Amino acid sequence: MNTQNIFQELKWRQVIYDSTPNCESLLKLKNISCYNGFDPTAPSLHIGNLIAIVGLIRFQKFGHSPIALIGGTTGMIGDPSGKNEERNLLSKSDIDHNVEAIQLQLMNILDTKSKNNPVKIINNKDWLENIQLVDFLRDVGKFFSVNSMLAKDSVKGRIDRESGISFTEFTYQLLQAYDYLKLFEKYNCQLQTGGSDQWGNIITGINLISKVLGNKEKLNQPHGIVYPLLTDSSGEKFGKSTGGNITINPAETSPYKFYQFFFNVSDIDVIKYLKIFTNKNYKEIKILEKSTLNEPQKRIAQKELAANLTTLIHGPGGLEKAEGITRALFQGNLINLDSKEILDVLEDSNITEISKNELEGEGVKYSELVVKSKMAKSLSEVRRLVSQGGLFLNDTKIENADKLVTISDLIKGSIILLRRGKKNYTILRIIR
RNA sequence: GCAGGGAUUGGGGAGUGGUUAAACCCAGCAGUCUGUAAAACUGCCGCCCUCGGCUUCACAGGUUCGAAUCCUGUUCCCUGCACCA
Repeated sequence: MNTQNIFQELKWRQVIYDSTPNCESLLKLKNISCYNGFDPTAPSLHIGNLIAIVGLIRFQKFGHSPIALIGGTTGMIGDPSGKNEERNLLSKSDIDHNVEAIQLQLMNILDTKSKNNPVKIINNKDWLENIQLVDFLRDVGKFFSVNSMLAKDSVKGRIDRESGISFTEFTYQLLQAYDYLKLFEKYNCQLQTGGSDQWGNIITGINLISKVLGNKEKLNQPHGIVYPLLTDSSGEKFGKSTGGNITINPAETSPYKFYQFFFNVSDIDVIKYLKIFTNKNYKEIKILEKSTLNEPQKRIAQKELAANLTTLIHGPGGLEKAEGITRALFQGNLINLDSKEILDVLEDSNITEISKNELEGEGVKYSELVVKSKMAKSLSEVRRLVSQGGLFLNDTKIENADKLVTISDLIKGSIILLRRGKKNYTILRIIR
């Protein structure tokens, strides 16, 4: 399959949930500028944002000029889309902090240096921050009919509920529409992308542009494309993993964990994700599809997916680490490595430090070490796990939670390996 | 402001004086099977020194041999009505 234009490309990858009429003909005919917004509601982007990020990269690849818009100011208000409760406002300083962090992340992932069409990273604070209320109401508010604002799903759903919607959030759609207008004016931005919950906001923006600037000729009209909301085969929202969201911040979600998340994607989902997130072409994906069908236990498709995305987010170095840890944990005899190698390989996993004299003499109860390392919340939990055969010390199953751990249990004199279940490891490192 | 209803273990939601650490569902965790998959099945799912003990049912007091369950006060939430606009 040969994709001529970005629209075709997105289509066969099945990431177009909806798009405005004639969007394709526009994208076929010329290179445009397009944007996708990112909310600074958390200190890190997470893999729910991946589809949008990869989207920007694809547009760039096809010669378009993408803009990543950080909602520094809209984040102060809160988008009611997709929420059924009023949100708590984040403090200004939190938002500032988030904006900075997200900006940095985007800069690392996206190509902002390309000569022809670098990705621009912009903050809507630039035009929203100092806006005058009365001016805004006169210049922008006049174009909005409350009637149609009320009809928006995001608003209607909330009005029907008892909790209602605050004026603040109700106003949100004006701001996002205004963003599109500004970007349209400043950068001739003709396409907004987003999750499917953004459809209403995008259309509102398009309408505002046409009202403010009048009808332009076809080639200059604004458009929108929305991506599907991703769910896995069991209907769960994509990206929710046991133990919290998978973020792209290595301090929160280590490259190893990130890699493992994709490594563990089920056979049913993996091909879909490869299409959505990677650059693999039709042929390559066909091959992987066959492999998943015929020799699923090899997990070739999962490995490709994990490797691809880990590299995108954490770079080749991150991938190397992730693969190293994976090898050590799942194929190797970890305890045969020397402690230095183990630490090296497990650099990113959980490490708890304990002092050597705790182990001297009689030693410490295993159960206490487990709690200390946060592998279990309480001693009760440790006992429970032990009775179910789910806890290990240096890869040996523990039968008695109160077993004493002493210096003789140290691997090569310096570390202890704790394991819970099949996949969770923690290292205890001895400090003086 | 008036009247009524409600706050239970992560979420949902039983429970109206004792046999209730509290039904049931979801989520979660571990195990078996396997392929670090899916499904299925088993066990667990307040804390502890676990055939036992301790602390929990918004908060603070009280009644009682005994309370999540009854009374009083407080806080918060909801639903009507009114007031304001």
